[in-house]
Order: sequence, then structure tokens, then C-alpha cells
Amino acid sequence: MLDLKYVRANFDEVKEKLSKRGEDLTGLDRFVELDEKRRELIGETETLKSNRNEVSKQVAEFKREKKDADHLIAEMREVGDRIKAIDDELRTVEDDLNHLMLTLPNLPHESVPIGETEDDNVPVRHWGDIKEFPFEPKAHWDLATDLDIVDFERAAKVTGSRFAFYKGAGARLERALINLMMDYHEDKHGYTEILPPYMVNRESMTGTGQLPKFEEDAFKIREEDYFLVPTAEVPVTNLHRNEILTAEELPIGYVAYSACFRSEAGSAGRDTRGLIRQHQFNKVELVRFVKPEDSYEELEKLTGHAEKILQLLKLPYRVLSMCTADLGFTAAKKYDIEVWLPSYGTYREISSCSNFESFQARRAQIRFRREAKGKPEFVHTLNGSGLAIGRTVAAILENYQQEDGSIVIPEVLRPYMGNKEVIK
RNA sequence: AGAGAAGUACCCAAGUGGCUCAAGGGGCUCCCCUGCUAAGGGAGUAGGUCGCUAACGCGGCGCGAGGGUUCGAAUCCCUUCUUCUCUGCCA
Repeated sequence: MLDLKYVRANFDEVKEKLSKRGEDLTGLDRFVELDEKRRELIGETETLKSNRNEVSKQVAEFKREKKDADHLIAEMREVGDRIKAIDDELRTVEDDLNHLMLTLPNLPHESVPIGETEDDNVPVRHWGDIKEFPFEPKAHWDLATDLDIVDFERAAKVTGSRFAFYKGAGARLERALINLMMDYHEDKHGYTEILPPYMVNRESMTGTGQLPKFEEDAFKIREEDYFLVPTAEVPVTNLHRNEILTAEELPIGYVAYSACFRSEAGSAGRDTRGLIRQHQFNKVELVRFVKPEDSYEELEKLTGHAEKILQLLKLPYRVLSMCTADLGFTAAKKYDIEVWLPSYGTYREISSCSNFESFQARRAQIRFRREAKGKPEFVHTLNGSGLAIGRTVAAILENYQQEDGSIVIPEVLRPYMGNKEVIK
């Protein structure tokens, strides 16, 4: 959420920056009207309430002195009705304004490239050499099915499309990756491990920005107002919702494994085969709470932490700075890390690292104090996948495949795989 | 899941409609006393947010949350969340 006062004071600038995102801005036109109406109504109702408080005190005094207060009571009855009417109107206006503010995306940072499509995303670096295969590399779903380590068909029977059973070395590989990432981020990058709930309430989904705009993307529990988490970002960021932290606690870094659930509404027909786009997938997520002045430096660090895992696995990747049109709703700046997939002949997203500045913190009221008596300020929140596990499995299968269809296990994973060297 | 009880400020806690726009205590901060410590004495301690204002300030809201009744609500009513106890069920 943007700062109401900032939007008021810099309306044209906000409008211009948001327009660079290619957003529909018709709602924004109502801002000035709603904002002014709100303050006008607050002024009216507060004057009346001040008066009512004053007179109520007098009534109390009169009663104590056994004097007649009927005329005051009658007068206040009218004032009370008036207050009620104004408060009703105010509530409507505030609901509208609040909804408008909750549906405005974040402002892009000045360093974000301006663009209109994903083609305008800017590559910032490449790592690793793309392996030339002396044979035609197979797609990961064929490799996995032939090795009988992932079963898509039975998952479709048991649940539905876009689900998978991992089996044998496939299940072990998935678990090995989770452990490698958790261990490394905790031991080498200094994150605190979190195992969060996989369901969250509506306030949490609103706090991180999934709601109110993207409800159709989430799985909703029918009996409760709970949602299956689309990413551990939601429960972990909301850990500190409605809290005031101290400056000494910052920066806070959490690493969390969770299953992630996405309805993938609107992506029918895209990536229907394989592990790239599932309704349920595993992910290790990095979340940071930092001081505002540090957040861009922290974004570079966070991105580096995610990249490190790909380097350990020796998987070639590139990092893109997302352009204004491809930033997503909540980010002020975002890097996507894309891993090389030989069968696709292209890079595919395996991690997204974002700085939300105070956008989530303001929604979720996550603040900190620089000094004991200081004024609370909003923290900046960041997160990044570190990494998406299913896509990492796909990348390992494809990049480490041999002509006979077996898979060489990356060295760093072998201790987690019973010291096996090959999946065959 | 059923029955009951409870949520008041950093902590404990009084308060069943108006001299409470929240008593008292602990803790914390400052001061006094004392050679130092302990003990004792005094003062302070409600934060947050919203509105108005050039500013000093003034005002609104706040007793888990949200509504309602009333001239007036921590107090009465409704909804809801959380915690505790008992019963049930499960891992």
C-alpha cells in the first residue's frame, strides 16, 4: 500500500509512475474526491463529538447536583443522530478509499528499467557455461518418467492435472535439495529457519498483497476464511504483522521451507507438461526485514544468496532486472533468476527476488523504532526464492542427463543422497 | 466438536452506566538521603493513530477486535478472535 499522504502530496508523480507499469488507472481518478470527502467528514464528526463530550460532562454534573438536564439531553440526542449519519457516510467513503489504496500497485524504483513487455527485462549478468550435448537432450518429464522417479499419470488419477508424485530417487532428490538450501542459508548466510503454517487468514493474504486483487489465484478453504499459502512469503512476512520491532533486531532474515499452492488461474495451456507449473510445489523462501536505508543493498545480498545455490549446483543461469511492466503488483524492484533448461533451449525463472520497500510493511503494519522513545517507522521487506525446488529438479535432470537417460547427481547433493553419484 | 471462565497500558491488577477522558502495585527513568550497597523518601511513566494548524498547540479514537443501545459505555446487548479448565476426538 502506498502512503496516503504521499499520494495526496505527489498525485501527478504517482500517476505517472504507475502508468509506466501499464496499469489501468481509472480507479485513481476517484482518489482526490474520496480523500477530500473523508477529511471533510472527519472534521464535521469530530467537532460534534467534542461538543458531545463537553455536554455529557455537564449532564453528569447536573445529575449529581439533582438539577434538571432534560434540555441538554434532548439537544444531544439530535447531535447524536447527526454524528451517526456522518459516521455512516464516513465509513462508506473510507471503505472505498481503503479499497482503492489496496488495489494500487507499488511505485517502481528509479533504477527499474522502463518497459512494456517481458522482452524489456534487462539481463544484468550470466553465470556458468551452457553445456553442449553430443546428443539430443530430453525434456525433464521424459527423463523423470523413464527413470520412474516422478509419476504424473497417477497424480492425475489421485488428485488431478498439475500434480505429481515424486518417487524413489526423485523424492530423495527433492528432499535433498530442500535440506541443502535450508542448511546453507541458515549456516552460511545467517538466516533463521522457520517452518510456517500452510494456511493463513485473510488479513495475512492482504498484508503481503495477494488480496484483495488476486483472490482467484489462491486456493480457499471452504469452511474457514483460510487460504492455502501460495508461498512461504505470506506466513513468514506476516510473522511480524502489527508489531513494532527495535532497530537492534534488524536486519531479520528468515529461511522457510513450505509447500506452495497456486490455482494457476489464467495459465491454462502453459507449461502443461512437467514440473514447471504445478498446483502444488515445494519452495525454500528467503524473507528479510530491514531498515529503509539498507533495502537496496539488501536486495543485492538476497539475490546473491539465491544465486549461490545455483552456483553450488553448477547450473547455468542469468539474472534479469524486471522492467516496469513485469514487476508484479507489490515489488518496487525485482530480479528474476532464470536457470538454463536444455530441452527448452532457453532460461526459465527459478527465483524471484524483490524489494517491496514499505509496501507490504504498511499493509501489514510492520514497524520499528530507531530509539526507545522514537517514532515508529515502517521497515522494508524483501523476499526471494532460494529456490523453487521442483524447477531445480527439472534443471538438474535436464542439465545433468547422460545419453543413456541416467542423471549425474551434482556433487554438493551427494551427501544428501546416500552418497550416490548417478540416478539410473 | 461440546460446556464453562477469562482478555484492561511493559507486567500484575481494581473497576457493573456519569466526580475514572482507567485506581493501585511492580518494573523502568530522574531526583533526594547515604562513604558504597541494601533499605528508605520524592517526582515521572499511554502508547499509537487520525484530523485541524505556518507553528506552539487543539481536538477525535482507544480497556482483545467489530458493530449496537444510550445524552453519556471498560461497564449493558450482538457478532467475532484468542487463551485457560473440563469433556470428547485425533497424530
